[in-house]
Amino acid sequence: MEYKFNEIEPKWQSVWDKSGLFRMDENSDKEKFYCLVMFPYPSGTLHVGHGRNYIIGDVVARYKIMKGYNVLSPIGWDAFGLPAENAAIKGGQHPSLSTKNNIAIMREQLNRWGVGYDWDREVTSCNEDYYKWTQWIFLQLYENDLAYRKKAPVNWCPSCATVLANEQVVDDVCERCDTNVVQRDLEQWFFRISKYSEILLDDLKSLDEWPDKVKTMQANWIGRSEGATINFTLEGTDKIVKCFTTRSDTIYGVTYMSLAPEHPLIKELVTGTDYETPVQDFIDRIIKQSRIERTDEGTEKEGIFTGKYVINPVNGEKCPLWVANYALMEYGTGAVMAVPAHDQRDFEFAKKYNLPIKVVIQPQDSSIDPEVMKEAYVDDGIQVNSGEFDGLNNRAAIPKFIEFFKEKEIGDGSINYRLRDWLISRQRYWGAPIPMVYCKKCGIVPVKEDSLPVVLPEHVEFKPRGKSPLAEIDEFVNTSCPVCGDPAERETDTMDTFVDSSWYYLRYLSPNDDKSIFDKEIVNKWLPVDQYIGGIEHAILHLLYSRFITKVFKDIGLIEFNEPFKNLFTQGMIVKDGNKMSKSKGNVVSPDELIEKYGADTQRLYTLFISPPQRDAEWNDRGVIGSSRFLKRLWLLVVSHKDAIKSIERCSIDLEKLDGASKELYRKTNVTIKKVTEDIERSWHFNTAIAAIMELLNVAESFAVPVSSAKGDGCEDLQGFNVFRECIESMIVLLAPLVPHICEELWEVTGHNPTIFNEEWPTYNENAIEADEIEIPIQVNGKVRSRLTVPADVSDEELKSLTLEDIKIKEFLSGKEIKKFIVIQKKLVNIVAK
RNA sequence: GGGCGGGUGGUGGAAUGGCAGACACGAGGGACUUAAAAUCCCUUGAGUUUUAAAGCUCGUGAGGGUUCGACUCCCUCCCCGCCCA
Repeated sequence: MEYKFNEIEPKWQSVWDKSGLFRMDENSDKEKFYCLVMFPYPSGTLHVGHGRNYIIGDVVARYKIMKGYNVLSPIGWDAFGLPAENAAIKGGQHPSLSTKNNIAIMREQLNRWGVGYDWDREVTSCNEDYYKWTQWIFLQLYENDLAYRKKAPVNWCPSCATVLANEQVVDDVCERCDTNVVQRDLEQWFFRISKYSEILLDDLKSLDEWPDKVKTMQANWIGRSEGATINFTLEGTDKIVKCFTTRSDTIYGVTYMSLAPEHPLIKELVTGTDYETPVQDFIDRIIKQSRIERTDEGTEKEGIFTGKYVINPVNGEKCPLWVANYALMEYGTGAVMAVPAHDQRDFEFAKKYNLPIKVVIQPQDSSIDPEVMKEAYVDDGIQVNSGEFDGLNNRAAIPKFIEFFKEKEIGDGSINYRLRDWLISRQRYWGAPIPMVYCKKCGIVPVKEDSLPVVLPEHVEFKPRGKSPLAEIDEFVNTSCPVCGDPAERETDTMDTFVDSSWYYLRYLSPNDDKSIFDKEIVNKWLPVDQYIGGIEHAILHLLYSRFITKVFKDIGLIEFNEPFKNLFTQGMIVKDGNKMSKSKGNVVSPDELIEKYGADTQRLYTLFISPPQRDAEWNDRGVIGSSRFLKRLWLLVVSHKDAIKSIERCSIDLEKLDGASKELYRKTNVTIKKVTEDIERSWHFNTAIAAIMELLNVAESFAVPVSSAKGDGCEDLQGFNVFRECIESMIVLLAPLVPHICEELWEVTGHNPTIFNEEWPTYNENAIEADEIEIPIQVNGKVRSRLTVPADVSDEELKSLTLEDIKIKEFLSGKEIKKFIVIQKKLVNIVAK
């Protein structure tokens, strides 16, 4: 009987499909387990690198099914997005058509991998019945003052005449035409995620099963900093310039102030003065530079004087007001109190423009002099030139300064977040239209809930003209005002696809509900997701946006939980020749040929064996051979004993009656069950679990199976055969989540009823795990000099005397004095001698 | 520049204070075969002593430290990757 994977695999795929193995049972009283993989963008064909995500997800789902859980493992498509639209612009198919085709291809690929899902719950974000609810979410946010419109700079490609998303801008140039991207101001829609900064940060603490790395990345992205907002008065006026600082302790060291070039105050200050033209020229030039260029430490600090001064509120000193390239509007208030003595960027700036440097913090055991300083002193020290604060440690002084600002009413403690509001407008076609209407009489008006969805029109001109393609379609744009009924115009921007993906995991619970976004009761029962699996590239945006939407839903009473994903697993990338697999690099490995040549199970096994799944790993085509050989050997061993396995009488195994080889096989079987279970539970270490099963197969193959005599009444042989059978059965069951097709087939071939996924996960016999005799390495001064084979339960004293009797050890110890005798139970002996 | 990973044979990796290199790939040798493929068996970190059996020395990016004992813990430094600036 040959291992015909190309017959076995489709057979079982169809069995699972028909029997509904992955169909979640809403009425089951088993404990629930929600296993979720990040839904894919339907880009066309999947390569083996993508496979890792789905294979891991499938193994987790199958393992949990065997562990007795009621498992939900759904799939869907993040189907709106730029690549499909870009393809259409180049003259390809309409996005809806190419997306549909790609989904069909990918669905088939997932199937061929043997990856199982509850397909009845499939969601597709570009379908009307899905984006209707994406639009509904927009309306909820709008009603709760969490969606608003304002002018904001966007990336603009002058050559393509279009707006680009950040991810389309690579190193400041357009990824399509390599033209330098510029910033343009447009009216845009935002979600007020900044309102949730604090809770998004705080609740990270509750996510103990998330990788620390991801939590750190999110915390850095939110970027909380504690400090103070201080009011500087514009000289000769009562106008106040607020500035945020984390270094209140340096307030006496301020020698100038710099404003971000975008700061709204500047125009007012310079208009009509001699400074107007040069300042405007400077701003025009700087604004063209990218963020990276402006803030890189290597970049030359540049600025220009505005001709105005501000008054330092603590000492009344007059400080010149500058515009500087390194001041950013997004940070704090866009105004920076500059302390050249204690901030490196301010220091460089002051040196360049000959601005004064004033030291207000001195190191403990030395002294710094502004005349000879080569760089800013940024470390801690003792306050000097700081009025009543002199002599204090600067760290200790910070809260005292803030107290002082409050008393004098010149400032207050404040917290600044780096997290900006979420810009969700896209001047693009292939996304969910923003459901808003502009009425001359009523202003900006939301579309009524019962008239959702605002349908994305089918026929458009894709060529970009600087506006959303929707703006060109009169039938779309022209509508009537939902309030007064007068003619009005629709919003023509569509939503960022991160909005689509921020809630899909909720829709899986009631994908066909046309009355509400989801069934509250079921969602509250099934969420949070027990295991979320995906790439580290989504560590910040997708996960943060999903957390935000979850918190909004909680606040508006839609759901009862705080966080969407209880446990997160981020798998590493599979690379080829040191690079990420991509069509442009030409290093893509297709699963199709591999499946044809070796079968899906071989590819699954290799993908899981290649490295611990959270780590990046190098794909090696030759390496697949090893997995293929293993499965063939397993097949051969099982099939060649199938009749005996089916027919020979079963008896319970009595540890006492086992002889050397069968006892060892029994021990190894139990050790393997323990090891595999622990490795899987230990954040999915499939690679070592597989290695353990390979070891077991090696032992099982060399076990002389007592088949013939077992048929008789020789009790010991019967025991031996039962040990062998238990070993085989355990291997098949342990491997089932990893390589499901071959295991189902072998399970059936050996006389069991399908499906193997009805079997319980094996348990091990604790008594069988320990060997009778163990080998103990004996070290002298940390070097192994001999080995002793001793009973496992040997006492320290016995071991000590056995060691001292050992000939080799005696030799090494001759003429030396034993200083110390260390016995580590069941592990090793070390003698320290001189 | 900051944060987080990581650095172990020819390769992927194993070992989280106790025999470094499990398991697998590759390579070399052998068996089977007219031959090839497939399969099976043996060898495989480097150096070195010995006719051999069997040993010895070195070895986990570099250097230092803690410890009876360090891939593992601590300090300093170098290199690679990712994210942020």
